[in-house]
Amino acid sequence: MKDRPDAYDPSRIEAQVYGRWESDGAFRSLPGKDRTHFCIVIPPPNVTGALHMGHALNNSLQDVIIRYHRMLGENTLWLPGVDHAGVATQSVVERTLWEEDGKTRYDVGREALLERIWAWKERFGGRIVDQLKILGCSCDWERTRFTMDEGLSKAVRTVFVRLYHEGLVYRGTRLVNWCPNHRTALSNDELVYKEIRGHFWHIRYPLADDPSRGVVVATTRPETMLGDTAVAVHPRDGRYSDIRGRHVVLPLTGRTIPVVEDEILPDPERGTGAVKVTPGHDPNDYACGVRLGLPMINILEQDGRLNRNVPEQYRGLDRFEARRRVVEDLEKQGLLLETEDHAHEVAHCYRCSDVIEPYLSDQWFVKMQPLVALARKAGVDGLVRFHPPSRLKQYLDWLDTTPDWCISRQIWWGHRIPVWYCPSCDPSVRIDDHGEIVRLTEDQRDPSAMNAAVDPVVPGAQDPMEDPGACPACGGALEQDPDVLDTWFSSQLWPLSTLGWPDETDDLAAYYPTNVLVTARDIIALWVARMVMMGMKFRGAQPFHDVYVHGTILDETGDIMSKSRGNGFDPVKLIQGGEDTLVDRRKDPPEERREHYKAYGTDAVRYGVLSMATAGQDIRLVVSREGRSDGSWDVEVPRFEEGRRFCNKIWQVTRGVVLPRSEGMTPASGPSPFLLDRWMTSRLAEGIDAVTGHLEDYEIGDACSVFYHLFWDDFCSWYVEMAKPRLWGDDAGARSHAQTTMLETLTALLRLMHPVMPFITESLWQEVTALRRSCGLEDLGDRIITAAWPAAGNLPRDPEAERLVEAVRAAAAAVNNIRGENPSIKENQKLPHVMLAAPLDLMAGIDEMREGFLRFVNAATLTSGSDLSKPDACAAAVAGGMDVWVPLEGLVDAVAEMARLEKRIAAAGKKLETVERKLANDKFLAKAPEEIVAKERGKRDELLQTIEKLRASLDALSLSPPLS
RNA sequence: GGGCGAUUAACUCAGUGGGAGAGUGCUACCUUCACACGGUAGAAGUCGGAGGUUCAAAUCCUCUAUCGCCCA
Repeated sequence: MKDRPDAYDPSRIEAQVYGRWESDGAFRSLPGKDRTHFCIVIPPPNVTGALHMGHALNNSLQDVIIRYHRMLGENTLWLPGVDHAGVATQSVVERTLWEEDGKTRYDVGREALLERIWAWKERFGGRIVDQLKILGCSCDWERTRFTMDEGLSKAVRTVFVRLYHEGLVYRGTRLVNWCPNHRTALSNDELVYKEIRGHFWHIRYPLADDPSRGVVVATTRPETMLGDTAVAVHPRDGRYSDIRGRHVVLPLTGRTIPVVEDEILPDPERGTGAVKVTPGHDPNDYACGVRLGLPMINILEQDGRLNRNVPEQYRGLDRFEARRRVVEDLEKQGLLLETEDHAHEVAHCYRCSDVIEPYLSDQWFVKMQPLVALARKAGVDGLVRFHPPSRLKQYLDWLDTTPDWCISRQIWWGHRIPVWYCPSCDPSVRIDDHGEIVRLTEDQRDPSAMNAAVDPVVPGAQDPMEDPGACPACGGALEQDPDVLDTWFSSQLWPLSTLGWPDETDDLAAYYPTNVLVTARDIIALWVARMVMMGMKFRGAQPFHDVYVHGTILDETGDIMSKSRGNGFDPVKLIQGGEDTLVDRRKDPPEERREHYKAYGTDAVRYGVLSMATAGQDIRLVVSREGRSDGSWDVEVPRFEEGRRFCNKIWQVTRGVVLPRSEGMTPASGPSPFLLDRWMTSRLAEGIDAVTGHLEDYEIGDACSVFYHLFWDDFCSWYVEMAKPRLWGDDAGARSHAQTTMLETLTALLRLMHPVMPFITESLWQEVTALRRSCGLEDLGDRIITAAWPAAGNLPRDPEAERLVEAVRAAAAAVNNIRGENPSIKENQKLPHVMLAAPLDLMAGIDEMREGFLRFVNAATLTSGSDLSKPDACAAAVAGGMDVWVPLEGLVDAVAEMARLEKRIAAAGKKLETVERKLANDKFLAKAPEEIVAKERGKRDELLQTIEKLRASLDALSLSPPLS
């Protein structure tokens, strides 16, 4: 095995480079008056979270944008932070409490649990921040915010209090989405719908005054019948004209309930046309109940067991056990007519996957309609622009359909609702057996106690942070509302609160509105829309001008990649290498899998995902797994492999050619007379413009592809190869021009690539900039991270140089094609002679690159001229506007060359056919634009000429005597 | 049920009206002084299907199939 000490090893530079940036304060941004401000606020990851590929994509994109703007010289702030993630974090800590101490949150109480969560946060909450640093993120870490910080909590409280006093926050008994496992309400956005294969049970409710007759209803949740308060039929449904207004006996309970008419709930076309009405446990039935003034019965405890409102034999049973028992009992009584298989979508908790129950409870809500109007206008008027623009529709759709937002959560971790009650005056609360305050639903309140409604005590809008002292009525002690706010209530303030709002800070004045928000699709509604509402409402300005919506990371089969499914991986492990154990939950039963990763390095991983980031499309990341004999797996990601090879290429050409060949150079003065140099400079100018344009338009993948090909194909494969004779040659002037062009080009390319590949470019910059300094070239600064973005403006475009150099390049490719397709010419065999018959205007290019050309095609001599005559026995091609001849003496068998020529002639013939067909079409000639027709004619002439020449070569070979 | 997106080479994807592209993989050859994490060449696609608009369609329109995501 060959020793390769010089290969690129990211592990040797990355931490060191990052450390230097940090100690330089390169990420730091403070408001100032001298420069344009550019700001991005990070979508705060959950404090419990660990970095996954979605984060890696999201944050790499932000880092690219931030680094680009920093290099443009703007005062650039990427403001980082973490979200307290109410339910998720409390769940994690409650689990450890149970595992370590065997206690529940009720055993330890509110204060102790909160202490424990804070301790957990201090210890583990910084993990994701460390991972973002490994990813290279250039956030201003000194500004790292947490949604429960003092300042951010002040923003939360201010907004709640102001909305309350405006009547946009209200309290009410409503049907909410209840997670029995977490014992809290959830908003619509926290639900996950999953298909469940259940049943439709058809149940007969006998008429009270004529038990021989009955009404048949169907349900997927038979246990809820215990809370039925009516049966509804459609007023125009003739089948029920004689029983409306009569009563049925509700089986198992003996209660009698009315048969009512409703125009909305029952559908005469479906089933029997009669439906049971359970206002306490179904949203549609709830609406019906409100319409008709039906009683509402709650049959569930908070933990999902049945309560005292059901017959004794069902009390205390879990809802699913109760379902079995109810079905069993109905069957025994002959009231279960049919059990039909039925697949339907059921809401589950996004966090614990428990089945969500519609549940009547007393909650706090935000009235959305006035806020929606603000956000809608900002979207429609273009104050907030979506990229791609099609995402605006998703935003508007959500705004138009979103119901009032339930913001109270019955957990302890979060911003406590700033509302106080007097337990002795206020009938809407009571102190329970544990001494905790509880809010009561309307039906739980004691109507005899006090009939006058008592307003809760809420701080004044002028001084929202002031806790109220005593009950204004009785002077007694007040109790604060037990609930906390939905985490999104604080997240929606993120762009405001992280910049200091509600205080009028310099930060707020300088950085707000921020420039762009980078986020995934699935979060547009609940987060983006709410931030716009709050920005418009409380600051009168949108929180960001642009929203860049990127795709989702999928696995090789198109499933969303996530570690919990077992189809994801830890990006840090693929950067640094190592092992991990995953549980593949897509398999049944779940399968444990030990995986080994090689170290790709940050730049390779970033390039891998960023080069695929196009127009919000999802990114399918193929992972190849190869089994080892011990049952574990070697995992490779081909996209990262590509990035790694690219890094090595950059490393090799910089440290293997550019730097050593530039050692001790004297910079050339004035523009280079060499076509090759002018070609390179011109190509570079085009590349700079293209990359810049793509970055401005958030087309990161396109930017990657431009600099990849510019660097590899144009710079490494052509420029450096062609310049080598001068670089190694004796002509000091020629050498100096090559050195200068090469170094200037690399200097620009490194900067172009820096936003995507920050580590390798910064590391090489140290050597490049030192060299530039030592030889007197313009000093561009110590750090690439703060170096100026390359400008194409002062680089001359040179179409003539491009034409001449590309012609030589095409001729060289033609020679290599002859070599490649003639199996008798060995790859390492030197061709004795190559001839280029070219018009006079191409000679300058050929002459200048003569040596490089010979090296490139591995040939001994090159003859060129406009008046060469073609040898009889030669391989021939037409390329770059010239004839390319390789005399065959001693080289080949003519048969292979004849086959090659025939193939080329056939290919050209096929193209000619389509061109001829167009030119034979009168309508084409009449209607197509002039330049298109001219182009087709030119194409035809060129093809005809090529075919003619190739055919002549073919004839010459077939006439000539066999070659030895 | 409603909305959005995808369907292009073996795989993953670019390509929004005028000569089908990239990366990987594959085949053959090559370690010559940056790089075998490399070089050179090659093979490989009726652009999901049908219809339409147009002188001209992968690209625009309609229908349709399959898959995915979001919402209900």
